[in-house]
Amino acid sequence: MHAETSAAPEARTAGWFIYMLKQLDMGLRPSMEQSAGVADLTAAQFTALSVLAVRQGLSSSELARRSFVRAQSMAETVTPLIKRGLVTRQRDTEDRRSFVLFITDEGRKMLQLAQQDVAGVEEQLLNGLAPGQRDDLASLLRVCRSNLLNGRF
Amino acid sequence: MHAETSAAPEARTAGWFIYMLKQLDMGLRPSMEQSAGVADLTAAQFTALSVLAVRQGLSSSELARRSFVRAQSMAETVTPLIKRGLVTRQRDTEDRRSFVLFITDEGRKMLQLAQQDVAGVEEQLLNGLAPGQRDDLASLLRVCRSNLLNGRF
DNA sequence: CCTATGTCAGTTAGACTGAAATTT
DNA sequence: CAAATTTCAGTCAAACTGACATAG
Repeated sequence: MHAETSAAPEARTAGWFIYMLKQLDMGLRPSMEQSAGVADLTAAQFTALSVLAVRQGLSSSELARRSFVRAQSMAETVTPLIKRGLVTRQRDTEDRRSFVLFITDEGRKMLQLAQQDVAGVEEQLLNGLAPGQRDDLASLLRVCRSNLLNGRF
Repeated sequence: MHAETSAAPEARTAGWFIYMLKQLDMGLRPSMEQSAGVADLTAAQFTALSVLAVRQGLSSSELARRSFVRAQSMAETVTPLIKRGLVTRQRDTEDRRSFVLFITDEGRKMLQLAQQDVAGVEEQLLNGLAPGQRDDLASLLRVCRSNLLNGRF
């Protein structure tokens, strides 16, 4: 790996990686909005629901921190999910300031609906990458995320 | 490379990569806004200026396509740059519908100011990654971008 | 005639800050 | 009393759609 690609595809100026990450995010946005829309979700709602499906019993504030947004922004995202019955909340028994969030069966159904659509988008994104390369990309991205988390929280 | 990481750090559900890219972009946003602000630029303006520094003589529409946004959105980003004299425009001699854009000396000065700041942010993002790993990440991200471009334009 | 560029106008999702009440 | 969670209210950057004139 990392052999000198003789084509010298593009100079990497200061901020190249950040620029590339933004560009990929922008390029994926329309597809993501459409996929989320299949379950009548916004992109942000879909993301929040995805996290709650894996990490049960988070508070809205914790969810916000993991998503790099303020607590107020996450509340705005989660509230419609609660009203639609896709997420329920219960007072935290140990810290009565906060509510813990759980995805409901209906929430899982809607999530699965959107995820089926997203799977195709992601496959297109990763087209041409072998399983090992996808693992590499995953671990590299994990390092980056970890670096950001360390800096901030 | 891509050895089985025995820790099994996190399951990769459908949409994992997309989710990760969004998360990184969100985590970088505050730093980017601050860095761009050093030169009194918005994040979007900084990005547009960065592209124009490398790819001279693009039209606003071309710039929009490369950035995965609509022409109207890019116009909104570029107009303040023209008014501030960081970018100039000339009628395209071959296609008199469009204007070609050029970064000015003042534009380069402002860009460099912001880029110095961004360099530190990117270094933090890539902290712990060896040069070869950065090259790997770069080429993997390039494949992803290429996949998105093929699908759309 | 159909398409592309640029411009004006209005809209939207999704962040943000600020302030207040409650609990730790 | 200082810090964290939630909620209400307002703001903002930055995307979007629609409509139009003009040029290819």
